[in-house]
Amino acid sequence: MATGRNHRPATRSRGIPEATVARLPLYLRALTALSERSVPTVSSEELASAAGVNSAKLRKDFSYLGSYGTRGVGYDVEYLVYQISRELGLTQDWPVVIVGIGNLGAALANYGGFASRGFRVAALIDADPALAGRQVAGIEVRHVDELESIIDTNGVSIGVITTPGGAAQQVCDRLVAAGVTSILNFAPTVLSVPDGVDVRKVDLSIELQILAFHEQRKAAEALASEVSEPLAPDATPRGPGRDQGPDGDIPAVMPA
Amino acid sequence: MATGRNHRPATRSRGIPEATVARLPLYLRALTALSERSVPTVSSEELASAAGVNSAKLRKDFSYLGSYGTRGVGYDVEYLVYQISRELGLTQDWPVVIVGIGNLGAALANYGGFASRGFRVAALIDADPALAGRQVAGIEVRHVDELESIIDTNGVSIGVITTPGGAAQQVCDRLVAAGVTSILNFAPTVLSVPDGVDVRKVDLSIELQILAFHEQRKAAEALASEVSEPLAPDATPRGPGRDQGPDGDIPAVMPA
DNA sequence: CAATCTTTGTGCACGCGTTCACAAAGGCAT
DNA sequence: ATGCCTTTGTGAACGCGTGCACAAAGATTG
Repeated sequence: MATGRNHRPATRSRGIPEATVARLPLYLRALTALSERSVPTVSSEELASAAGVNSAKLRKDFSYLGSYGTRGVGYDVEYLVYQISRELGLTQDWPVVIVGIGNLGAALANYGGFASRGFRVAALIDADPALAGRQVAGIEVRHVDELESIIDTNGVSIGVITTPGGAAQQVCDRLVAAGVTSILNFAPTVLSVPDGVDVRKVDLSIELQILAFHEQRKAAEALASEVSEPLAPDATPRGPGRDQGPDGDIPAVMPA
Repeated sequence: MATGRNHRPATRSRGIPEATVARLPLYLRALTALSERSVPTVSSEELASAAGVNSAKLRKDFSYLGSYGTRGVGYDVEYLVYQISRELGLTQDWPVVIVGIGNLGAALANYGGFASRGFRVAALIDADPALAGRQVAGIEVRHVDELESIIDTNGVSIGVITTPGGAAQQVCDRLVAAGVTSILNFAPTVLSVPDGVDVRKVDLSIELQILAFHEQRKAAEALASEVSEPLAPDATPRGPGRDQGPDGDIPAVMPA
C-alpha cells in the first residue's frame, strides 16, 4: 500500500496517523500567520479556532509529535512552526515538475504557496512543441522529450500532472520510471502506480458535485417545509433556512 | 430488506454516508466512460477496479442508493448513470459564479469538467476594474459591485472563491448574504459561515505538503535500509535535496 | 512556600467507515 | 423444472478517528 501505514507501534515513535498529517499543514498556516504578527505563544483553543478544528483534536494531533506545549501557558509559536515544518519535511528543498502547461498548469506555476513552503518548480513540461521555450511564471517551458533528463538532473521526486485525462497515465508512467515517487494528479483519471509511489488526487468537478448533492438536499428540505407552511409563490427555491448544515467542512482529498 | 425502498426513496439523502457521497462522482465518471464505449452492464468488480476502489465498498455504497443491480449479471450502466446523477443532483442545472479571476480562476473558467456535469458558469467576477468587460473563456468578467445582482438574477446558489486569501472572507460574506449556500474555497483561509452554508476547501499547497511528508518518510527508510544492505543502485529512491537530514537540524528558535 | 488558576496531554468511550465472508437471488444450460 | 454458476446485497467484526472529561503540570499570586 502506498500511503497506508504498516505495522508500526503507534506509540511515540513515528506512527503519526494519516488524518493528523493532513491537518498539520493547516496548523502550520495558522501558526505562520501568528508568527508574522509576532505572537509569542498560543493556546490550543486559540490555535484550533484559527485553524478551524476542535481544540481536543489539535492537542491530540500535537501529542503525536511530542510534548511541545507548556501547561498553563500554551505553545511557543516559533518552536511549533519549526517542529511541524520539520515533521512535514519542509525544512528541505523539494524540486517539483509540472507536466501539462494548460490553464491549470500555468496557474500552479504562478501559485505563490509553493515557494514559501520549500517547494521549487524545477521545470514546466508540455508535449506541445510550440510551447517549448516560452516563459510561464518566469520559468521556461521544456518539451516532454526532456522529461527524464530534467528529473534526473534536478533530483525531482515529486511530480504534478495537469495534462488532459488521456495523457495522464502515460505521463505518470514516465515520471515513475524516471524516479518520481510522489504524484499530485489533477487529471480526471485513476492512475495506476507501483507500490512505493504515492498519488494524491484533486478533482475540481468532484468537489462541485459533492456541493451539488448537499445543495439539492437543502433545496428539498426547504421545499418540504414549504408544504406545511405555505409561502409566497415567487419565493426562490433556495432558502437559507435555519436547518443545520450537513457537516461543516470535511477534507475531501483522498489518498490513492 | 429492512429499509423499504420505493420508486421514490422518501428519505434518500438521509441514509447516505458522507464518505459514500464523496465517491459517487468517482463511480459516475467511470460509468460515463463505459457508457461512451456502449458497455451495457458492468460487475462490481470491474467497476470498482475502474474507479480505483474496493469492490465490497462499491457494493455497499450502491446499497445505500437502492438495489440497482442484478445478481449474477451486474449493474446496468445507463440506469446506474442516471440514478447516481439524480442522487447527486446533476440532472438539474447549477449556475455558479467564480470570484477572483486570476490564473486559477481563469483555469477554472476554462475547465471542461463543469459544463459536462450540469454546472454552468453564470458569471466571472473580479474586483479589478481593469478586468471588467474582458472575456475569459468566452465569458465576460463583471465587476464585484455587481455580485449581488448577478447572484439574484441567475439564482446562483454555488460560489467558487479564487481570490487572494485576504479577500476571501469578505467575498464569502457577500456571497452568503446574497443567497449563496455552497462555497468552494481555493483561498488559503478558513472561512466562517453561518449554519446551513456548506464550505469545501481545496488547498494546493496542503496536498503537496502531505506528499512531502510521505516522501521524507520514504527517503528516511531508504537511508536506513542502506545501512544493512550495502547498495542497491537501481532501487535507491532519490533523496530530496542535498540538504541535511531531518534529525541533523537545529531549531531556528529554541524556547528556554 | 502554599494555594490557586490555567492549560496541556491523554485514557476512554463512541460512532463511522472499511472489509470480510456468505447466504440469497437471478441467469443459464440441460 | 432442476441444478449449477455467477454476482449482488448485507450482517458482523474490526480498526481508525473524534470528542469528552479529567488528572497532571507548570505558572502565578499572595
